[in-house]
Amino acid sequence: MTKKPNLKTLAQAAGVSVPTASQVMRGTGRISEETRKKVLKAAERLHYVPDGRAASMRSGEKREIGMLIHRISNPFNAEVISGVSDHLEGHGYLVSILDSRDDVQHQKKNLEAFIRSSRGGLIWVPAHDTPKTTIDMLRTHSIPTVTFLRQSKFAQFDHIGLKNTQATYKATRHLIELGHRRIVYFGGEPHSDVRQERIEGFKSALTEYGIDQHVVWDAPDDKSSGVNELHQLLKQHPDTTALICNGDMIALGACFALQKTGKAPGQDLSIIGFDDVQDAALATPALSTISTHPYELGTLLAKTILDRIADPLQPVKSSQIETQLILRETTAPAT
Amino acid sequence: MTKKPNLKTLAQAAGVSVPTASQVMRGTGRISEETRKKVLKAAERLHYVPDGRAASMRSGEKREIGMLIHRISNPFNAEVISGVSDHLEGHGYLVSILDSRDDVQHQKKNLEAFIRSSRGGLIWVPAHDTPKTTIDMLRTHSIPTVTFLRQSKFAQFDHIGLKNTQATYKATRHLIELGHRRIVYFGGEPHSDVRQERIEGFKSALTEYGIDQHVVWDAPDDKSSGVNELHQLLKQHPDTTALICNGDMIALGACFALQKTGKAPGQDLSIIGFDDVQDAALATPALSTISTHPYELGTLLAKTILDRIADPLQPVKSSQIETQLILRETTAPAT
DNA sequence: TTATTTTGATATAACGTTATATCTATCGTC
DNA sequence: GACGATAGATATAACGTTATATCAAAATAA
Repeated sequence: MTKKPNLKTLAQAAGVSVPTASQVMRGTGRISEETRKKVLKAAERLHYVPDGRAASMRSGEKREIGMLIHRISNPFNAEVISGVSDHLEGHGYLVSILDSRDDVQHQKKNLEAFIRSSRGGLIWVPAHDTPKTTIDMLRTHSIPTVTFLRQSKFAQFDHIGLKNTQATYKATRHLIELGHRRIVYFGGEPHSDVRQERIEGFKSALTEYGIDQHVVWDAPDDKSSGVNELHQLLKQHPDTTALICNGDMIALGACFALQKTGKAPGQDLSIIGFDDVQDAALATPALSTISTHPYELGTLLAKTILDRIADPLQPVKSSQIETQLILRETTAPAT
Repeated sequence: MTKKPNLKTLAQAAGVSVPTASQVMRGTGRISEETRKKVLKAAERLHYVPDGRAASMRSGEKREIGMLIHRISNPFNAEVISGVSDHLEGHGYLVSILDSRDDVQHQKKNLEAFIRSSRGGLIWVPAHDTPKTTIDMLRTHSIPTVTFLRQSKFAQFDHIGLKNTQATYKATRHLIELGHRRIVYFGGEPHSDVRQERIEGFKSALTEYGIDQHVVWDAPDDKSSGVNELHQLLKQHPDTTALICNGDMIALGACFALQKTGKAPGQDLSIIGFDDVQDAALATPALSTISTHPYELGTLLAKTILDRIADPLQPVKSSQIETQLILRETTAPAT
C-alpha cells in the first residue's frame, strides 16, 4: 500500500514546483497550457486529492456546514435537510448532520467536537432547555449560526421559524366555526417555546369567541404517547369534541387509540395535526393538519447562512414561514 | 470581536511555552501541578479550544467518523445511527451523517468532499448501482470503511448485513404452513442485491414445498407505492392470498389500499413486512413483520470500524445479524 | 537601442498543532 | 563532592496546504 500522495509528490511527478501544482489544482494564477496538462495528468495518475484540513487552515476557507438537529428520523427534518443540501451543494459546500436527540448532554458533546473541527457554519435546532453556557460557547467562537424551529432565549442568532401562533389560531377558529366548544391542545413538552406560541394562537381564538375553557395537555410528541395519553385525557375531560395537536405523530396516535375504542376520528372527535408528514395523507382516515413547507424552509436556511458567512457583522435576521391548514377527514362539524 | 485564541495566545497568557501549553491541554508529558493550573486557568479565561484540523494534521489522529446512508429519514437507519453514536462517542469520536438519497451523483459528491475532509473512517450504505470508480476512489485513499445492509460488488470492505435469505425463508414457510399457496414477493428495486437474497429465501421455501409459482413484483419501497401497486398486482394476479414485502412501508401501504377496497389485511390477504418500524406495531391492523435489530447492528458497526482503524491490515470481516419473525394481525390461515 | 510591462514560474513564510530532541536544574547515591 | 538519574520545562521541525513576494525571460513600448 503506497503512501497517500500530497502536493509535493504531485509536483515532483509533474516536474514542477509545489506552488505551481497548487495553482493548477485550484485553477488560479498564471499557468501555461502545457504545464497545466502535465500537472493534471500526474494528478489523475496518482489519484491526488487535496487535504482539506491543510487547505482550510491556511486559506481560512471552510467549505463544510453542520446541521445539529433534535431528531434525525423526523420526516419533517429530513425534508428540511434536503432543502439545505440541495442549495449548499450547489455552492460547493458539504453538509453533515449531527443528532442531539433533544438531549442537552449529547448536544454539548456534539457542539464541542463541532467547534474543534472548525466548520464554516452551523444550522441548529437548539435542544429543549439549552443552557446559557452552551450558547456562550458558540458565541465566543463567533461561528456563523442560524437556528430554526426553536429560538434560543439567550443569544441573537439568525432564525427561521414558523408562524406558529397564526397557524393554531386559524386551526382553532376553523374548529369553532364547525361548532366545537370543548377543544383541547394536545401534546408537547411544557418548556417548549414553540409550543407556547402555538398555545397562544389556540387560546386567543378561543377567547375571541368567548370560550373560557382552555385545556392544555402535556405529552411527548410521538405516536405511542398519543395512544396512551388520549385515554387519560378523555377520562379527565370526557366532553372534549376536538383536539389541536402539537404534531402529526401524536395526532395519528390519538386517531389510532380512538379507533381501538370503536369511535371514529372526525365524527366522534375532530383532530388536527401539525407538520403534514407523509403519513398524514395516507392514514385512515386521512389526517387534517397544518402544513409547513420544510423544503422551502431548508432553502431559506441555506441562503441565510451563506449571507451570514459573507458578512458576519450584518444585523441579525429573523423570518417566519407561512403555514397552511389542510382539511382532510379527521375534522367534521360538532354533533 | 477578539481574534480566536490559539496555543500561542494561551501560552503567552499563562507565561509558558507553546509545547507546555499543548501538553497541559492534552494531559501528557511531565508537568508540575503549579504550571498545570496556570495554563488551565488561562484556557478557561480565554475560552481556548484546540483547532482539530491542525492537531489531526500533525498527529495523524482523526477523531471523526462519517456515516453515509441512503435515506436519513428511514427510522431503521435512525436506530442504527443511535447505536453507532452511543458507542463511538464513548471512545471520543464525533459521528456525522451524510445523506446520499440513494443517488450515485449525490453519493459521489459527498464522498469526494468526505475524502478531502480526512476523517477517520466511513460507515456506509452504498447507493444502488454504485460504480466501480467510486469504490476505487475510496480504495486508493485507504480509508477504513465498513458497509452495512448493502455490500459492494467491487471491493472487499468489512460488512455487517442481515440474514436476508433466512429471514424471508422463515416468513414464507410460515405462510405456507398457514395454508397459503399463492404468495407474492412484493416491492423493491430489481437491481438490489439485498432484495435478491430475500427473494432467494422466498423461492427456496416455495420450492421446498413444491410450489412452482414464484411471482415477484417490482415497486419502490415507500408507502404510496404500496397503495398504488397493490391494485395493479391484484388485477394481474387475482388469486394471490399472501404477500412477503420488501419493507414495512410498502407493506403498510398495501394494507391501506386493501382496506380502502373494503377488504381486511389478515383475513383476505396475509401480509408480512420487513424492518419492524415503530408504525408496524401501531398500525390497524398491527403488521406482522420481520424484526432486525438496528441498535445492535449500530453497536456492531462501531466496534467493527474501531477494529479496522486499530489494525488496517487485518483480514476483511463480514457478519450477518439474525432476524426475528414477529406475528401480529396481518397474517392468518388461508381460507 | 533601452526601458517597461507581462508572462510564467518559484522561494519563502505562514496557518495551529504535536513529536522529538534538547536543556537545565535538582535530586539521590556512593 | 563527583556522578548519573530525573523532573520539568523548552527549541525546533514537521504535517500539507496557500498567500505573498520575488524572479528570469519574453514581449512590448518608447
